[in-house]
Amino acid sequence: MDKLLVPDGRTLKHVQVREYVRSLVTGSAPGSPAPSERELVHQFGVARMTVRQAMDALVVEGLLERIPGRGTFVARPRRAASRIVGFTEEMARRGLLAESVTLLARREQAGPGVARALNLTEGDAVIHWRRLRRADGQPMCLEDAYLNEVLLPGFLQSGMPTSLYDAFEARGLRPTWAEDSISADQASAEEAQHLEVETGGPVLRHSRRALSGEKVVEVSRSVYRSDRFTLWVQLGSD
Amino acid sequence: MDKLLVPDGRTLKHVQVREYVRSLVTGSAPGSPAPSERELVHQFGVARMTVRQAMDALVVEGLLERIPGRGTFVARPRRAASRIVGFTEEMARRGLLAESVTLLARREQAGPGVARALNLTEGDAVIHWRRLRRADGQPMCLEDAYLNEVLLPGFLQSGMPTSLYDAFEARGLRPTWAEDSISADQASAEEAQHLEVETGGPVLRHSRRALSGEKVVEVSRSVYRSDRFTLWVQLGSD
DNA sequence: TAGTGGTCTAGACCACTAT
DNA sequence: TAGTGGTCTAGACCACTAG
Repeated sequence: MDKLLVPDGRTLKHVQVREYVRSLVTGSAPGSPAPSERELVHQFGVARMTVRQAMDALVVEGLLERIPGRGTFVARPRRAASRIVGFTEEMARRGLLAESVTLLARREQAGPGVARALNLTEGDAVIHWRRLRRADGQPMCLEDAYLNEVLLPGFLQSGMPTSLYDAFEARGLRPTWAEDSISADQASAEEAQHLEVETGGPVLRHSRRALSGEKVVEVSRSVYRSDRFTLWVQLGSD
Repeated sequence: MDKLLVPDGRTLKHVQVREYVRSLVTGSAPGSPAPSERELVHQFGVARMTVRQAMDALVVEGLLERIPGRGTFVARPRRAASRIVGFTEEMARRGLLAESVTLLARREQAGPGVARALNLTEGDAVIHWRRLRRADGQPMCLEDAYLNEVLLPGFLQSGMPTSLYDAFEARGLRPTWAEDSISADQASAEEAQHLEVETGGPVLRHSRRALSGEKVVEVSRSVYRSDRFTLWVQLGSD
């Protein structure tokens, strides 16, 4: 819709009107009136259908709400399901500082499970990244991430970022879809050592397959200390 | 948009066109062409803007996709985040039969926590329903649900349903929004007895606050056997 | 009664795609 | 070159809301 079909300097009229109205109403309280359609027709000297096209977009976006016979008003913001975030942002939400210690970061050949999950062929190159993740200095989680090397060229060489999700963002690969599985279990001896808990103590296992559009960008398995971590999920939308 | 502003027998033209096109393309493979706009203009004898209004609705819905210069095509179905379902449907997804034994079902006065979660005042009447939930005959989960009695008049008297979510559905209270928290823990002695596991064994705790529009319809705490249950969540949308 | 959004017309020109 | 969707015009009548 927003693609430039008119590559000259001029801005589409319905876009002008749309952005003008958006600037007027952003920050306004829900229920505040937006300009009427005929008012905008006079202000911009355009046809009413053009104004309606502009307003339609804002209504679909959930910014405005039309009430026949009354007018157009700022809508109550829609609730939206949980955004897909990584450990760093998840901790930041809790007011905690995320830190990581890389335990392993190397190129591997994809095994059958990882290959299927990443939509690759067995033996293809994948990045395996294992980290102990801390929150405010305390061990929180042990994470094994498998990444498609083709999507992250030079990733291992260019120095690892703190936040994998920031790296996705920088490459235009922000996850838009995630399939998570969550279960309770007992810590293995190795997990217990890293997490500084008793072997056999309760842990939360969290697996994720994250996609950006059609591309699988992350397959990971994480194990969290159950005494420090509760997962929050919001589902649905208005 | 679909409200009847024309209460006489006639159907809005853009609705006629929209439903005609919908009937044509439902079942078609993604990428199949839809009729062109000018073709529909001739078929229905309407203005092009009317056809565009019809098609716009289907595009917003995600059923169609426009490609400038080429035409309008059936879109790849959008992925949608997890629907909000209860235990019965959650088990059905796994091919398991859900059964329940009611351990407690009574009217109570809301304590401070439940009152806040249900958007009520402390002391208001709530329904407290505790069930042992089985899947294919095996203990799976122990659930405490708190419900707003005002939204479910006669619920306790009229015989309890198998599925709470079916009861919501029947009253037009299908949950559209859920706030879940998930954690790992160890079974208490009482929980262990009901679930037939060792005291201190690993369990998954799942709390939910479910809303239908603005109304809080359910507040619940469930504890699952970790050896039989893994939670699946899909997040995001195309 | 005046104003609002909802529907609808009968055209027009544009940029883009495919042949 | 023919066809497609994208933009835009300058009106019209309708049902509904509010003063």
